[in-house]
Formats: sequence, structure tokens, C-alpha cells
Amino acid sequence: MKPATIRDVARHADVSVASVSRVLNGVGVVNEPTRQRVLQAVDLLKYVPHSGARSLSTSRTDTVGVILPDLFGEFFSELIRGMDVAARAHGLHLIVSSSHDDADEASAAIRSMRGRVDGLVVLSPYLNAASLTASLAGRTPVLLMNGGAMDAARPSIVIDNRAGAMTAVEHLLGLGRRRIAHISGPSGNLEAEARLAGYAEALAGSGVVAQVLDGDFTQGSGHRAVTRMLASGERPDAIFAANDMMAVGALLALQEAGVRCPEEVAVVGFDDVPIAELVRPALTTLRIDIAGLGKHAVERLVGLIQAPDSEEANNEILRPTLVVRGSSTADASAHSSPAEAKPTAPGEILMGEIQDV
Amino acid sequence: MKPATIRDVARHADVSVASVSRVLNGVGVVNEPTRQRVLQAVDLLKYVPHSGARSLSTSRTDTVGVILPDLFGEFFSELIRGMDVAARAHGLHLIVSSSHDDADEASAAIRSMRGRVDGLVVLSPYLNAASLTASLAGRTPVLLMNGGAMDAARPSIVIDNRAGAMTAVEHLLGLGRRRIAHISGPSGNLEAEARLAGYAEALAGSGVVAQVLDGDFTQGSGHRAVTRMLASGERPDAIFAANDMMAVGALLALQEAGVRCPEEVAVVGFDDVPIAELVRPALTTLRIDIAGLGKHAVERLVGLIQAPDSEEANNEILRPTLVVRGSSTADASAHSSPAEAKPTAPGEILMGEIQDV
DNA sequence: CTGTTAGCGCGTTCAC
DNA sequence: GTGAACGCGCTAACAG
Repeated sequence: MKPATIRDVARHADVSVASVSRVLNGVGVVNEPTRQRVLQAVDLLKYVPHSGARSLSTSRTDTVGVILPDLFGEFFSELIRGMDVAARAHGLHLIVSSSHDDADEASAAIRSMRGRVDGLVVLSPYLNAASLTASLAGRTPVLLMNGGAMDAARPSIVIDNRAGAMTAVEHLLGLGRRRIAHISGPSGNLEAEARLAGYAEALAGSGVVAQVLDGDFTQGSGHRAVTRMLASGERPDAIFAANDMMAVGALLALQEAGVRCPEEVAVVGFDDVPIAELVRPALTTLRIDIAGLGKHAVERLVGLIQAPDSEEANNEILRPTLVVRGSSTADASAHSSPAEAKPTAPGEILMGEIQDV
Repeated sequence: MKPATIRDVARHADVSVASVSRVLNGVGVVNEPTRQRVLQAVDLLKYVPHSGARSLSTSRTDTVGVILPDLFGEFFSELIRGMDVAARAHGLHLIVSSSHDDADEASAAIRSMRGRVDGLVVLSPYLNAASLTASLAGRTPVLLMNGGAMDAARPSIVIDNRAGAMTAVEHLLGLGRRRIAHISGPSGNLEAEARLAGYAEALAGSGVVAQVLDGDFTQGSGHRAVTRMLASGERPDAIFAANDMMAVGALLALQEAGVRCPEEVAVVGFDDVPIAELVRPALTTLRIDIAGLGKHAVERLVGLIQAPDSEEANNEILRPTLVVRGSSTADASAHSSPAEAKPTAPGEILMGEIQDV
């Protein structure tokens, strides 16, 4: 009852394993009669090549891996979707490994990938480059996306979080808001820290005093942060959350407290996950084409796999784009009104660009 | 520059490969001195076991695969998240293979998994059991989740789509709605067809005439269906969409047209994806604990892997639960008001149960 | 306790 | 054109 192997097929077709291999891989030349006999045996025995064995012998797995901190929220699912698209387009399988909150776990995960994948996309916002490099012995091509302290010696893609955050704050300042609070991401997270830095920097020149509420990138933390702040009597006129999920939590907290958005408090998020334009008011945010990013990452990884040293140390920086929606418009009529419901508001303002370094 | 192999380590530590293997796998007994020499060599050479080779020899991959139709929307990402949780808990890797819209693609995908995984969770709502079984030669444990025509001879989990749909319609009828339209899922999709059947059946007894709008499970299709319907002059007083994404699309279309929900038109979805409770009005839907489902699926699969014939042909049926939110309450004050904004509305009504067959 | 060796399933030189 | 044999890297008997 065990699955047939290539030898079973060879025996059945009365040829050698070499011929079977040739037929199946379409390499070399085989006489038509032999070819037919092999094909016949293959489907009689329902033979399916054992990809593990094949990998061992070819040292190609036709699989790429992705190391992620976690799988919550829409950011990572969108990213995976994009990566999957690219992987499939190149005939590759995708193996995901998540929930690596610290450097050690991530390192272990990376190591456990040896012999399983041809290349890796690593998102580890908590990992510093040094610790990462240590894990990355071997010659496995790796594309880094650990926003922040990037290892200049390795191919990478980073999001310009600081610039994005500054854009967000400047947008709010431009709206005349003067009490701008920030809901931060988890401490130790490089992306979160860069966004916080951008917030602080943008504020620095304006005389507006910074007010930071602790968050951890989850919707619940955004909700709690705002609820607590309101309870303490604080009344900012704008909130910049370090990501969209927290911004959504903030939006809900405001609604529960009866505080109108954007009239009383404007809200800006970061990432532009799909729900950003579905909530009401729709969320102003810094757009990252997440799925596109995932796709692009895999494509670069494929390039690395095919030509390991071609684009070494190519560090790419993506600048997020400001998308203005109802949660931060001066126009009060935009708030929760049916007219504003269309998925793509006509008044969307886009800024920013993608630049290569 | 090539990665060190176990033989390099053995040579370096001046022992045999067997001893290295013993030390690394903690099996058998090894003298402390030898053990130390091995460990030393391992980290000098930065040796990492080649899991591919190990798999070939142990015939275990420590990986489970999941075959999906696509990766759009929140349903699949939630499912993957749940599966990942369970996989990690069991020390397994997860490999995803998506975008298999027809039986052939899915079959190919399943076959290509041989030698890569220890077991498979297959979601293929387009696949009939016969064609599936053909692909599933070998002894690879497979857990089916192709809602609908389940192969009674294989372990499976199905969602009681028909019952769920009936519950939805009955809920709307109970609200006094008499013109209930249905936005269907893609034709040929078993889940979609079962939901449509449930809709029709629930209506049959009530004298209400069925009205079906074509959809394909995407938000856009729900939006278009409703827009077109309104344009044609039709005015239902309720819409039951075959999934939440289409329901969200419907909600937006209604808003754009200035039709009030739930006052004029109530809307009910299916799945209870995370955004269901974030849109306004919050969406009444049939809850499936998606992440829990994914987790449970992997756990059953693990059981199958450990004892292949233990629970054979255990067919499980999950009954979705009605969750009433703002989009279908009689109470008009619930609509878009701040008071209704809290994530978990106090007035939530839950029905249904999970049953084992 | 440790070393030798035979596979795991397949691709791939080489001679024939 | 075709086949025999070796190697991929590792585990698991089996001897010693």
C-alpha cells in the first residue's frame, strides 16, 4: 500500500530508473515506445515523484519561506497574499513561520528552514542585524524586511516609517490641529519606534507638545489607550496611531465616548489595510501597498536565488503615501454620511513616492 | 563556503556521524566528553541539520499543508492564523497552497505535496469527492473541508451552510421582512450552493418569493449586485448575502444610494469575519469561529498523522451561530449611533450549536 | 558507549 | 538510446 517509487515504475515499465527520470523531467532523449511504457506505468501505479527526495538530489526545494512576528491583523494576511501570488507565478511553494517575538525564536525558525527552502523573506521587527546575521550562516538567500536597523550588507526592503509618520503629523498640523496625541506600537519594535521618532520630529518644529499613549499594534490596545486618555480628562484634537488597527480601536473608543471624529478629534492610521476604508468615518492613513510589497519581496528573492550575488546589498526604501479620508477632513459633512460611503472617495489626496537607494 | 554537513562535524570532532546524530537528537547515550567535542564542532562549523535530508530518512517532514481556493478576504487569513497556532503548538511547519479554482489545479497541488508534508487540510469547495479521492493516492492523511458533497469515507469537517442560511432567513422573516433578496456566491461553489438552497428552503414555507442576485464572494460583487438591483427599481426590505464580504459591499451600496439600513433594508452576512463588527451598522451574520476552525482542523490532522486509522471517516458538522447586530435590528436607534459602537453589543443574540455526527 | 553501513527516493554522470 | 552506479545528508540498525 505504500506509494510507488521511481524504481517501481522502472520495474513495471521494464526500463531503468534513469529512463523514467528522463521521461518525467523531459530531459534527454527517449524513444517513443519506451516513453509510452513509462507513462503507462506511471499512471497505473499512480506514481507521484517524491519532492523531498528530489530536493535532496537537486538541492532545490522550489519553496520559499517567510518568517513573521505574528499573523494578527490584516497587515500580514495581505502580505502573505501578495507573496503567494508571486510564489505561485514562479512555481514555488510558500512556507510560513510566525509568532517569533524575539530574536532567539526568529533565529531558531530561520535555522529550522535549512533544507526546506531555497530562500527566505524575513520580517523581524525586533531583531537587530547582528543577531540576525549570526543565524544566517549557510548560503541561503535572504531578503530582509526588518524595518529599521537594516544590515547594509544584505538585500532588503524597508518602509520609511519616519517619513511616513512625519507626513501624518504634518497633515494634521496643516488641518490646524494643535494637540496631537500618538498611540505607539510595542516598545522594542523597530517599525513602531521609527514611527514614534517621526511623530516627535515633526512635532519638534511646531511647538506642539508630544503626548504618547502606549499601544501594541492591536485594535484593543488602541481602544484602551483612547478610553483611558478620555477618562483622564485629556482632550486632544487629533490622534496619530502607529498602525491602522489601533486607529480603528481609537475610532471606536471615540464613538463610544460620544466624541465626534473628525470634528472634535481627527484620526490618522498607518498601513492602509483593507478595513481602513470600510470603517466610518473612513480612515486617513499612510498607504503601503501591502500585497504589492509581498509580491515584490518574493520577486526579489527569486532574483537572489537565481543569481545569488547579483543584487547583493541592494537596500530598497519604500515611502508610504498619505491617503486622506473622512477621519481627518476639515469638511464635517464627510462624517458618517451616506454620501461619503463610496469606497474610493473622490477627494483622496495622494502624496509620496517610491524611491530606490 | 558550502554549509557544513554532519560528516564535516564528525570529522572535526573526530567521532562518527552516528555519534553526532545521537548528540543532536538526544537519543541513545553518549559520553560527556564526546558530547562536548561534538557540540563544539557544531557551533564552530555553524552546523545546522538539513531537514530535507532528515525527512527523507525518517519519512517525517514535520510539516502540514493546506490547500485553499484563494487568499482573498478575511476568511482564509483567519483560517490560516488558526492553523498556524495549532501547527506551531505541535512543532509543525505550515505550507500553504492557494488559488486552486478547479478540481484539476487542486489535484495537481495535492500531488505536488508528496514528500513535503505529513498531512493535508484540503479546502476545495469546487471539488467533488470523486475527483479528489483520485488525487489522494498515497497514504497521506487528509482532512477534508470541502463544504458540501463530503466523502463519507474520509475524515472531514463541514459547515452546515444550509442550516445557517435558513437561520438567517428565518431571522429576517421574524423581523417582519417580506421581500428578502439573496446575493449568492459563485456558481459551482458547494458552500455557496448550500447557502442558496437554505435560503430557498426557508422561503418556501413562507410564501415569500425568492430573488437571487449573482455574486462571487467578493465585496465588489456584493456592491455591484445591490447597485444594479436598486437601479432596476427593485426595493427589497432585506438582503441575505452568502458571505460577509458581499454583505459589506451591499451595505456600502445601500449607503451610497441613500437607503437606510436596517430601517429600510436589513442585511445579513455569513462567516463573521473580523470586519463584520467594525462596519456601521455592524453586520448581523452567521458566526463561524474561523480561527478556531483552522486550529481544530490541524489538531484533528495531527491526530490522523499519529494514528492514521483511528478516527477514519469521522465527519464533523459545524452549525454556524446567528449573531444579531445593527444591520438587522428592529430598533432604529441602533443604527450608526455612538452608543452601538462597542465591539460587543450587549444585545447580541446567539443561536445554534456545534454538533458532532 | 561508539563506529560501520545500509537505505530513504531521486537525479545524474558515465560507460555500454 | 539506455542502464548501472554513485551521491545528496541524515537516521537507524547492527556490530564491535
